[in-house]
Order: sequence, then C-alpha cells, then structure tokens
Amino acid sequence: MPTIIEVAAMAGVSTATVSRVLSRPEQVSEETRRRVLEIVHTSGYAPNVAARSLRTLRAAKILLTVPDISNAFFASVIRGAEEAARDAGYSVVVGDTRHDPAVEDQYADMLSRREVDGLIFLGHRLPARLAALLARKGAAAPIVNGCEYSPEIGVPSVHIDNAAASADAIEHLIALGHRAIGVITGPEISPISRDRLAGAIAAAERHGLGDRLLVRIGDYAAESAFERTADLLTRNVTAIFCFSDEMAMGALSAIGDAGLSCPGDISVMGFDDLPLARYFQPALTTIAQPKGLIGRRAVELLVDILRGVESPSQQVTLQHELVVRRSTAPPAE
Amino acid sequence: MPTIIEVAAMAGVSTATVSRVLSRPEQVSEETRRRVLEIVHTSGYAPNVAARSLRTLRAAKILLTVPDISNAFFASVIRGAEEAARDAGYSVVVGDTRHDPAVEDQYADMLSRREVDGLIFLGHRLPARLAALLARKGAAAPIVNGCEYSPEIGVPSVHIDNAAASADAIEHLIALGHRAIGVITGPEISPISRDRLAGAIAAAERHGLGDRLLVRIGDYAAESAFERTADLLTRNVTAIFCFSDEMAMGALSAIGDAGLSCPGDISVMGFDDLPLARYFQPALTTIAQPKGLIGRRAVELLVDILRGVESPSQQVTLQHELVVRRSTAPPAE
DNA sequence: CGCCGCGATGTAAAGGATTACATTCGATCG
DNA sequence: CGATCGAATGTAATCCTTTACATCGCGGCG
Repeated sequence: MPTIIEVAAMAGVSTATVSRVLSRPEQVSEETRRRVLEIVHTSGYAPNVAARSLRTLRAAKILLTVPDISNAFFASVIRGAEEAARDAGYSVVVGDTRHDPAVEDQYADMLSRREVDGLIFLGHRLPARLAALLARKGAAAPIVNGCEYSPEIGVPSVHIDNAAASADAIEHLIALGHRAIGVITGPEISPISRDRLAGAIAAAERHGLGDRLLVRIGDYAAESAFERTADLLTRNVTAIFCFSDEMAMGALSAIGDAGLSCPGDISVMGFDDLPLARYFQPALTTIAQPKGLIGRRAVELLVDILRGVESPSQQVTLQHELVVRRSTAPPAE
Repeated sequence: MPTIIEVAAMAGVSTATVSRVLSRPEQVSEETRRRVLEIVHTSGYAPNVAARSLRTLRAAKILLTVPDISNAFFASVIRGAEEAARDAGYSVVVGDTRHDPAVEDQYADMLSRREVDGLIFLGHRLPARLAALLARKGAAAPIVNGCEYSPEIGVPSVHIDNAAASADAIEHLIALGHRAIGVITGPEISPISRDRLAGAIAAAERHGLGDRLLVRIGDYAAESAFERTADLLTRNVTAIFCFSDEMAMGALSAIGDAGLSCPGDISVMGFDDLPLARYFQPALTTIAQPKGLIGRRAVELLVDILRGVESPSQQVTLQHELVVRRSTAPPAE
C-alpha cells in the first residue's frame, strides 16, 4: 500500500493534487483527476487515517458505551446509532461497560486522548473523569446520553417520556379491570426506573388505586423478575407490569412454574418491545420504545455538537407506543 | 489539554523524557519521573493517539463485524472479544453488517486504511475486497473468522464442532424415543448450517432413521421458524430441532398457537443456549456454545498474528455442551 | 591523570496527510 | 497590448509523538 507521495510521483503531480482529487475533486481538472484516480485504483492507495486525523484533529469515530451489550434492547439502539454514524461519516466504537465504573472510566479516557470525537453513553452514570470536561466545556462537550435522562448531570439526551409510558401501561391494566397490580422496577438508582414508577403510581392514584400497587425492585434482567414474581404470586395480584421485556420473560417463566397461566390467571406487561416479544408465550403486551431511533437521534445530536451547531437541542423526547398482544386480559373474577 | 511539548517545557525536560516517563519509566531517574508525572496529572495530559499511531503504525484497534447485532448470540461473542481485547491493549470497533455485502466492504476498507490493525468477522462471507489482501499476505493477514468456518476461504477461525454438536442433539431426541423429527436449519449458504445438517443426518442414519428427518430451511431468526413449524406440525413430527434458540422460540410460539403443548405433544430443541433460554416456556433444551470464549479466542488468535507469532493455529475448535431442560420429553404414544 | 563505560537526558528525524499561500499560465478586457 | 483574473497546480508548514542516535557528566580503572 503506497503513500500519497508515491501516488503523486506516479501520477506526475504533487501530493496536494492527489489529496484534492480525493477530497475536493471539483477543484481538479478533468484530465488530472482521471489520471490520479487511475493510479489510486491500480495501486490500491487508501489514505492513512492516523495521518489524516493528526492533521485534521478529527478521529471520525464515536464511542458508544452500553451497560450490557447482551441486552437486546441496547443492540437495537446500537444498530440505529451505527446507521446514523455511517451516514454522517463516522464509525462507532462500542464499549460494553458491564455496569463497571472502572471500565466506564477506561472508555472515557478514549475521549481525552482524542481517540474518538465524541461519546454517547447509554445508562445513567456519567463516567467520573468526564465531570471535569463537562464543567469546562458545558454544552459544547461532545457527550450525549441515551435512554436515561437525569437533569442533574446536564448532558443532552434522547429518551422517551418514561412516566407517561408507564402510566399508559397501568391505564391499560386498569381499563381491563385489574385492581391489584404488581410492578417490578429497575434498580433504585436508575432515573428512568424512578420516572416509570412515578408515572405508574400517578396513574394508579388517578383511579384511587394508589395503594393497590405492589412494588418490587428488579434489575431489568430476567432472573430478578423470576424471583420477584414468585413472591408477588402469593399476594393475590392479577397483573404484573415489568419495566423490561426481559423481566416479563422471567415473570412468565415463574408463572408457568407456579402452574398458573397467562393471561388466564394473571396478566403480564413488559417494556421495550424487543424483537422477540411477539414470540413470547403468550405474545407480550408491552410499551414499544423507538430503539433504533434513539440511537440515530443520539448520534445526530452528537454530530451537531461536533459541527458546532448553535444551541443544539438539550433534550429529545421520542414517542412510545402501547402494543397490545395476548399477555393481558381481564382478570378472572 | 496540553501537548507533550508543553508538558516537557513545564517540567523543564525534553519531549523524549516525557515520552519515556509514560512508556518506559524505568529508563528515567526517580526524581525526573516524579516531576513529570506531577505535571502530567495536574495538566490532564493524555497522548494524542493519532500522532502515536502515525509514528508507531499501530492503531490499537480491532474491527469485529457481525451480521446481525440484535442477535443475542453475537452479543455474547462481542463481550468476550472486548474483554480479551482490553487485556491485550486493544479496543474493539463493532460493525453491524446486516448481511449486506456493501456494508461489509465498507468495513473492510477500514483495514486497508490502517484504521484498525485487524479484522474478526463473524459469519460466513469474507468481504470481497479482502480476498486480494489475503492472497498477498496469506496466513500473515490480520484476519480471523469466528463461529463459521469454511476451509475454502483459508482464514484462521474459531468455532465448535458443529456436526458433532448437531449429532448430539439428534441422539438426545432419538434416545427419548422420537422417530419423526423436524429440523429447521440456517440458510443454505451458511457452512455451519450445512455442517449441522450433515451431523444431524449422520446421527439419524446411525439409527436407521435417515429418511425420518424432515428438513426445512430457516434463517436463524424466530419468524422463519414460526412459519416452518406451522408446516411441520401437519407432518406428524414429534420433535423439532432448530439451529438457533431464536428459531426455537418461534417454534414454541407456533406450537402454542396451534393449541399444542411442548413437551407434551411435541419436543423442541434449540442451539446456542442464549442467556434467556432457561426462561423460555418451557425452559429450552439446547446445545450450548461457549460464546464468550469464541470471542476471546478469536481476539487472541488475531493478536498472535499481529505480534508475528510463528505459525499461529489455523483452527481452534471449542467444546459444546448438551443442556437438557424442559422442552424435550418422550413422545406421546 | 586520562580514558572508558554507563546512566540520564537531549536533539531531531520520521511518520503521512491536509491546506494556506504562492505560483503559473492562458484567457479576457479595456 | 498590458493589466487582471481565475483556474489549476505546486510548495512547504503543520499536526504530535516516538525513538535512533548524540551528548553529557561522573565514577572507576589502569
């Protein structure tokens, strides 16, 4: 693989011309352009990105960290982000932090080292090392938060209205006639879990059922819901609302193990609308998040910041949707 | 964020010394080292990776392409790869190709541009642009294949013994007493699907049941199995073996929709052992692949090549395991 | 006492692309 | 016909780090 100097020599032009042929072809005469491109193709020349990014101070890369890459929800977000990034001329480095602050910090360092131009983090924790950067640059810091949203950290973010979405779920169950509803939340520190819980409680209270919500704390993973459900089943709830589809899967599994049936004996709702949700047994009623779009908009927001767009939006709220399938039904009387 | 020149000036030393403090501290005197590190910390200096990689000709990045990032199987492989990469001082760029050859080529270009040091591709298709590179550099080409394995492309790879694994599955079903077994495969072009099918047929033939296998072609996704299962149910099979857990989920869904029960009326087996498999209804009997390990070993193999290790292994075959849960039982008589 | 060797540090080239500024040359205009 | 303009191209500085090689000073040895 030759360098631009060799290509220039072969084509009998200067390196500047070769560079222009590749990045601003309209500035080069038809004939020169053809000659240079010919050489570029036959020689298989491709610009060295390290040299380019050293000169331009751009890495053309975006870092996207997720707390758990094996969660299908994040996978869809990643896909949306990748597409948008490709459209904007960036590639995406995915970092799986496994909820580990040390790993988060490691990835955050990539930003300091200019290894990537910006960071999108999904989850609720801003890596400690970035607090300083954020304080210094404010809204110009190339950092965007996806899914979660905590006003206190002061980072632009892309998310749905979690409280309203959760309220929709509870309204759906109440409308079906459920009065004793179990709720399995995310971790207490998760702002979106708090928002969802607040929305659920508010909806219940609107129907005078504020004290009929049985809340159990989960962690978005199936296992936790499996355990909480076993407990809830002894409390005579007729429906369970889980803050993730994975937990709904755990709940369904526990219900089956208990010899009960869904939705005959007990209704179950999830949250996320994973691609597999319609293949759950029974097909899962859930709240759909626009997963791909969250990723896409997060990238677009970040790219705006990187391009120095004036006052990029601070908060992007996307639409959720109640998807009714077979796992919810009126309670048995 | 200062450059190394500014740090050197502040510490009253040359840039060479600063560089040495950071990369070969033992060459620098105790006192100088302390003084430089002090400045490094207070100034928040971090080396610019573009400059470093321009000079060292290393990007410290590995590209990992997957055909479908929303497939939980790949997620686990990615996680293993990331861990191993971090251990070896690399970070991982994840590319989701969505089975699109054009996207595959785009990612392959990153290798030509030296944007990454090496490529691991999961799936069966070597990007067209890399054939030339491979021909030129042979085994020294920094390319590794994961999961799939086609001898003809001549790339080192990491995988399980798919034929043997598949045979184990069929043996399990036959041992339970099943005689008419449906098989839902992956796409015909997929080498691992072919291997699995060959293994399944061989196992059936060992029991004189070579002609009792009803084969239907799927694509590893739930939807395809959902459709094929509806068809298989009209053919009086008593068990269905799917070449992925996702397809098993589709099969279970179709069985439920048909008013049948698993494993009472029909047994179902999957392949992969996704984290959620034990929460399927019923908990899924499947073949476990060492997903994280596949990713890890692929990275290790690639790093060996990058380090110029003599004759790195060409093929790494890892152990699979039959995991028996609740979705398989003797057939109803 | 002079020289050698060694540890610590400095000097400067190299790595490859981009781009501001300079130059060239033919065309256009008054 | 000379001045001017603009399109096309070239020259060379610059981005920041790493590292081969040079230098310096000092202790030890003959």
